[in-house]
Amino acid sequence: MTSDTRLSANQNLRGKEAVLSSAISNFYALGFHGTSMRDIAKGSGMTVASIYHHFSSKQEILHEIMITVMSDLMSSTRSALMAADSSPHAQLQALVNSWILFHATRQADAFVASTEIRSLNPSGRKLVVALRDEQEHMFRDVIANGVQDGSFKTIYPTEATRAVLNMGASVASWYDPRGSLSPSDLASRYVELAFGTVRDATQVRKVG
Amino acid sequence: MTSDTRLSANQNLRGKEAVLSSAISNFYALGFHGTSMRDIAKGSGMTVASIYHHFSSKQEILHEIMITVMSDLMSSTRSALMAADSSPHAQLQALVNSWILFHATRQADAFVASTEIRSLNPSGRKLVVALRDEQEHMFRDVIANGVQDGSFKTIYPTEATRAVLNMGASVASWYDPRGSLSPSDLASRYVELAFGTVRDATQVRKVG
DNA sequence: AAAGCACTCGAACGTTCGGTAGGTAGTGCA
DNA sequence: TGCACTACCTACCGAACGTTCGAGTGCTTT
Repeated sequence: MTSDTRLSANQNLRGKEAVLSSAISNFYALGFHGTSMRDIAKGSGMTVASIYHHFSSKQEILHEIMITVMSDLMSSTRSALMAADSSPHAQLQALVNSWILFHATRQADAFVASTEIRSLNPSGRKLVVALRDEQEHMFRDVIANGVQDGSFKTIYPTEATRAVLNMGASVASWYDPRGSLSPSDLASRYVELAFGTVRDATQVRKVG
Repeated sequence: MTSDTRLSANQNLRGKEAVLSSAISNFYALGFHGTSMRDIAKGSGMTVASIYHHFSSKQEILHEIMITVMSDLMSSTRSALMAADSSPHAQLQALVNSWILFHATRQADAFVASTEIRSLNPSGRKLVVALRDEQEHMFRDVIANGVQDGSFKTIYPTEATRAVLNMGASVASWYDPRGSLSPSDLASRYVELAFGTVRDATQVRKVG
């Protein structure tokens, strides 16, 4: 531990990575507009002028963070999906599980990525929104398949998709890693909640 | 329509209400830190100095918005709950229905209230967080009652509560009132989704 | 040894920020 | 008529903002 423990940026990083790490911690706590270049500099152990050697603007820092995080999230969920067997049940389970793991273990990253889209300038926003839509499609397709083959009974697959995505995303804003629930425990609970929204009846024993 | 259609603040309001309306539109679009007093002034049809006749600081504007919106939300859900009959099923239905109606019809208000808690100073935040916790308790109690009397089957009532609250809150960020789904249609779909997360089995006909 | 490059810095730039001082116009009331 | 009060204004303040500049410093390549 260093003597000056400000925010939670990793003080041991150098150069670009130190800037990104500090920026994420600050954006997480104060938001993009609430964070100054001086804040980012302080957390990264360099001066403001030095940051401009690595990035051309504050916007570019945000842009790089957004693209990186959204891409990571996408490839996490995609590889979980490819590792799962082909039943809609197994696929939704894999998707939700990796979705929650990501949001519980990379809270700041995920929170910033979902919150600060509006702070991007139009061109950056277009790119990031496209990534987000692609991500949503991944979930929607699995749920649609499940409805088609009878695995899922929901008559509102669009809303169910959004509900699953959003309840999972919110994990990033309230999950406390010091609590008693590990990320993977939490993930398995959310898998059950997700099955509930698509009315997968696997665990329901009796009906009124 | 006025010639200068900037943002969506109601240009016909006067005084304090004009300020609040402009502030909400701006906070919704740009966030608290992304909005300047000059932005708020422009949308309210007065000068920056005049705003300070009604409010002592930018913080106070945010504070008043947060308290007002959270209180409205609380009293909406509370009166829906009191109008419902005493079964957990009917109570959860009433709660979720009013929750969604609020988030779909007062999107900017609800979005700002849920997003800008971190922009409040510590004393304001404490008050608002207390209101939010009280709101969460309302949902949690209904779900806990349902679990106890056997209406609901979930073994994760805490997570289910949070899921219901968060999936509903997210409505404020994506719902498009110009779309084909009316707020009350949307609300009834979310009622079904909510029952899914607590495993209320009313509509499930068959089990594997 | 020299040149090039990656990286960092202190000091400043012009602009915008939240907020203020002091004034004017209109209203209600003694 | 005169005073108090509300509502708003023009003009301005010091501080903080994102960004730039020119000058190092030290490692590689020639």
